[in-house]
Amino acid sequence: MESVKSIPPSADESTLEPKYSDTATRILDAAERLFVEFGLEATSLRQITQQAAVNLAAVNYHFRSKDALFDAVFARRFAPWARDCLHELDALEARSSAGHGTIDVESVVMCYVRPAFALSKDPSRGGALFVRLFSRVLVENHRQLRERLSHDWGHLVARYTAALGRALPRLSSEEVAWRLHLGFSVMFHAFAGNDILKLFGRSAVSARDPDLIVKHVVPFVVAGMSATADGKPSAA
Amino acid sequence: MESVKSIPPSADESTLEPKYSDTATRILDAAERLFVEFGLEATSLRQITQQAAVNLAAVNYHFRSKDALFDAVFARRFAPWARDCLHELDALEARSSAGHGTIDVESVVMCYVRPAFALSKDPSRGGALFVRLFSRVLVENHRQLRERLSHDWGHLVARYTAALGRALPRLSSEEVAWRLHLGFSVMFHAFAGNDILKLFGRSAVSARDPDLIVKHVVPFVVAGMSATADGKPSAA
DNA sequence: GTCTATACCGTGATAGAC
DNA sequence: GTCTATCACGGTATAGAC
Repeated sequence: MESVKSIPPSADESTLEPKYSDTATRILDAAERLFVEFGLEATSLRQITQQAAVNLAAVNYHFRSKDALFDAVFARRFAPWARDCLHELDALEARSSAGHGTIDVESVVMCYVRPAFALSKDPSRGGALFVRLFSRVLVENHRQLRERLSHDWGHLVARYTAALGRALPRLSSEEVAWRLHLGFSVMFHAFAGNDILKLFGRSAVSARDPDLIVKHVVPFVVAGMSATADGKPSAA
Repeated sequence: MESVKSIPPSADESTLEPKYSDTATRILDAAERLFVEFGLEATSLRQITQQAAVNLAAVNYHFRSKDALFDAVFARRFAPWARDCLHELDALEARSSAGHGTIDVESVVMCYVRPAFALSKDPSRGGALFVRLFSRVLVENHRQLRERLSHDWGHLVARYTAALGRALPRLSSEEVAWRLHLGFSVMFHAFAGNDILKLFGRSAVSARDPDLIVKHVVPFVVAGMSATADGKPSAA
């Protein structure tokens, strides 16, 4: 099994991120803390501006609206993480070309798990709380953010699709798409700490521990993605 | 593979559900339609009471608050569905006792898939929209609803846990708990139509089609739950 | 018990002075 | 760029009619 500890360094962010004024940065920092703790609707602009020690109207000046502020908070954390995913895929394809040209399912899975694990462990980039914020975006259906992700990072999904397709050459492209859809669904919600069973007060897992998540989610997803169509797991 | 079409009839609801006055029922119906279409925060009580043709204050009289109204809307649809799940588990254990006393993983999975599939196909009980509403509850962490689910339906999770434990006798109880956690995560979000890849505009699956969901999610989850700890799928 | 009218305070947004 | 004042709308509480 591949190690989870080899994390490629992320690109230098200072040269790529948009520059914010001091007040805008203070707003972003305060908003991130509060959004992550209380959620989008539950945090008011008055709370944010008070914590940031700026005027209420400054939010609507620097960002256009509360929704746009949320998008800015999100994009600031998402971009460097997505670049980590791209680097993983680059490295995987480089290894594949240098070797026999083959890709196995677990390697593709690790191209997502490694950056997600690293992010969960790094509070300076939002940590696990950012992943939870991400999952809120998924079920609420943020129009602006959807367009941004689609425009800026749509090719990232295409890269994962291509890699998984090479790892599962016997499956049709529709089946590969479903495996990717289902696999990412588990991994994403696992790292987000979304625990349905806990809603019933009966969860027996530590769903927020990144090490345990990796330990259990990787074999589950690899087996699920590698399954044959009749429901029986394929031979290794 | 088991058929998805054999759906046991649900219990007679009229004798078990709490009785609402006419105005309360009208509020519930209008609230359900609007919550499902626009979400919880985006629908105002003034919208609801206008559609229901009742006074604004009637909401606070019959239900205590907007949140409590949401809980009532939710509980009305959830209870009959959860009973279907219980009937599935009862039938599974009856079959097991009549046979060799063994349970296979797919049978446990189908005890969730069949009711979820039936619900997705039945608009009169909320349909797929209710499942999406359920997924909102998961990430938003509704306190009241959490307590209700824990109190009223905690034993349902215990039943699934016991069944899966019998299907996977070689795994530790911690491993069984993780398999259940991850498996339910995929199934739940699959039926809820939550599609992360679609956020990036690159989803190649029809994530809202119940027939396709069943077709692809069952082999995936069965293989994932049956995986060995080292990531290789086990032989059938 | 059931329903209604109305007032209260906090919210996001905006116009215009500085 | 920044701030004050103001707006319409949100959920909620209550007094009182029937």
